[in-house]
Amino acid sequence: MSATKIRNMEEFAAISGISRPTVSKYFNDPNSVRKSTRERIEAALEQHDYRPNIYAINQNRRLTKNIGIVVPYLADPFFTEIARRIERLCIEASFRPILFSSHGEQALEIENLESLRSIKPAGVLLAPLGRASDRVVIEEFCADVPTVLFDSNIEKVGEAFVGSDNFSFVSQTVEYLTRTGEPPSFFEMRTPANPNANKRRLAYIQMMERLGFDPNIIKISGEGWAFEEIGRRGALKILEQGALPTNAVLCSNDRLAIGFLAACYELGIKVGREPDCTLRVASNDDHPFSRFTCPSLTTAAHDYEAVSNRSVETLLELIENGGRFATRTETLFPAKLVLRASA
Amino acid sequence: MSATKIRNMEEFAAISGISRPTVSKYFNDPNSVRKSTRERIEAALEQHDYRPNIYAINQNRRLTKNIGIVVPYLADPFFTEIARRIERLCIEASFRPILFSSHGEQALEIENLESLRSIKPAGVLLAPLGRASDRVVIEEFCADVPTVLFDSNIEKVGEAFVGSDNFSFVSQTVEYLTRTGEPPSFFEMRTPANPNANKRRLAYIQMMERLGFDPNIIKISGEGWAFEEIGRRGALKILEQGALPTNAVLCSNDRLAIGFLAACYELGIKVGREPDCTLRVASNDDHPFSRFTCPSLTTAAHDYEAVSNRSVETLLELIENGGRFATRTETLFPAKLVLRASA
DNA sequence: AACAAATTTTTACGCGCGTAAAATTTTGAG
DNA sequence: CTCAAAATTTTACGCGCGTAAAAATTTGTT
Repeated sequence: MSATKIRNMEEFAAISGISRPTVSKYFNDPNSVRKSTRERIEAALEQHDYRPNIYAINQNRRLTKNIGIVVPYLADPFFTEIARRIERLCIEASFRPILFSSHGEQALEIENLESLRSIKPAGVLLAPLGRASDRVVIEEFCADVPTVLFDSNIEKVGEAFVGSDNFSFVSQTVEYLTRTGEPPSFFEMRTPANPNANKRRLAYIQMMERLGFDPNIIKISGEGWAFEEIGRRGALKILEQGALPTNAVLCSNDRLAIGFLAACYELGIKVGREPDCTLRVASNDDHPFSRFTCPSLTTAAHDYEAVSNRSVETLLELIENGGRFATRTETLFPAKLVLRASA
Repeated sequence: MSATKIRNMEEFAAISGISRPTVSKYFNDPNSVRKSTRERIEAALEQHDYRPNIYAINQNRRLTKNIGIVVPYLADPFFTEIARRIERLCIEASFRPILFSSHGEQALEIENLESLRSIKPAGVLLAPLGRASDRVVIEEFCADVPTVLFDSNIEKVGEAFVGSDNFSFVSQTVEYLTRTGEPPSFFEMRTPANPNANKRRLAYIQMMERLGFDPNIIKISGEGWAFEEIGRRGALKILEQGALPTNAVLCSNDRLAIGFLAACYELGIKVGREPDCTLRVASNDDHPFSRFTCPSLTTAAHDYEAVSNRSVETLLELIENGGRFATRTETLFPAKLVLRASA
């Protein structure tokens, strides 16, 4: 590329020998101009690498090419992984993804939505905080901005929801534990941050009853998003007072399970399916780190690919469709059981 | 707030009874207008909640209020943690942070820098990929955009660097291991992604020689950013063939150590300082998860707060200073040794 | 009360591009 | 070569706000 620096589209149009409106048309859709014109523009582009001013572009457009992505807690590698996939898919669809994390705080979630409003995005993929969310704020946001919820549902809010089927998670882990040993207790936070936790508890109860066992739920205390530490402390307490009524435990999610396993290790309790083990621990999510726990964690895996693909597909469809769907759809993907050493 | 929707600053100015240029001045700096005027504007603001169009604002401004944050790999909770802190500090300084992850790929790092260019940020905090970075591209970027490097240094690039003092990390872990037992081997990737790894190796060699021991470096193969899996496979290989020459191991970073500990567990090797343990493992970083490994990981901790604070401080100073410093400074913060169960 | 300083208002222009409408050129079919 | 269709160019205006300069007003001081 040459050293000549182009200030605006006017100059670039002059250099490439094409009128500015046609150049403008090219940048909005290269296929909307004649092939010979396109080639001339692209030749000039290689010489001078000009890019239209993004602020000027968006000022006069109803909908920008921005897609907002909001996750509740980016320090959770589950969300990092989903966000990574979603970002890539947006870029491939020639949109500009912008990532926000609410860091577990209601105030930040609200702030993120306000920031998004001012960016005038074509659409938003929102994984809400859950219990900590301000429902009214989110409703108002969704009324103004085409939004697809993912991971964590809020009933009737947003144009669609894409997530995982919690019943599929729990039914598989409960069934597996029961079939290969004894029925598990269910280990969870007393006041879960996320609605998925509630669905998992209900699924556990339903599965246990279906199999003819009494449900046994262990609720531990703790607030916030430091699930590992909450799980560890909760497990230490339960295990130290010998309050565990079963020899198998199903944790509501992998991050709690990571803490649970740490507690077992500290107390010298051997976890796994080997003969010398006294406890089996399974969980749900297939968190990126669950491969490296000690022992490695048996868990029901999210279909990361399906969830992220469908989320983006749905949003693009929504954008195509002018921002509204006739009916709100909820898409749930089943889990895949991943057998490792812990159960 | 009332239902009347304001389209632009003109309308809002009319409603609040103030001229548009004065309103504009208010939004750029509320303290630049008379108190009575400020109060009238803020009263109107509560009634009608108007926000200036962000694209129109930035079109005519030399420097926007945007701050770009680029990290090499957001799935690494170390970077998530740093990013979270930096974001917060930027918001407190009334800037708009925008987070990008290069996901370990050179192409994405370049793309991120291009995106940042088009956003015309006031400044950028960049943690480069390291070995995988295109030095020329980053140099050119830094020449155009006021940039502070953090975490991973590139010599002479950017207006300043803020990071951790690798020698401080390794000297403390080596000294501790040696003092309380035997000198460690050093466990690292053959071709590390990050220049910090090289500094840590050199520090290890230097410390060992200073203490009068022969350095012993174990280099394992593997590419990419899946450090845990690379560490696990490497450790399995070494341990299975009994090629470990010492009873203490210092891992270059915590993510490798997480894999190393997983391998030890799989092989039934007891790690720690208890009498029945045959191996001690320490590491560097204090990764957010190193608290939950089995056994919990003894490690040299980054001063997360100091690094993020100083990074933002330095960038704000740079912005104040018009985007250039007379001399390029490099600030390194020492590590704090965190003793846990693994060594 | 008078006056200089500080602040606000008025007026006016420009940023870089989207986009509509009319005029012109190019393309492709016959 | 002719002509209609398609694509492009010309022309012109607007988006929402920053900002400069000059005029008018308010403020604080003596």
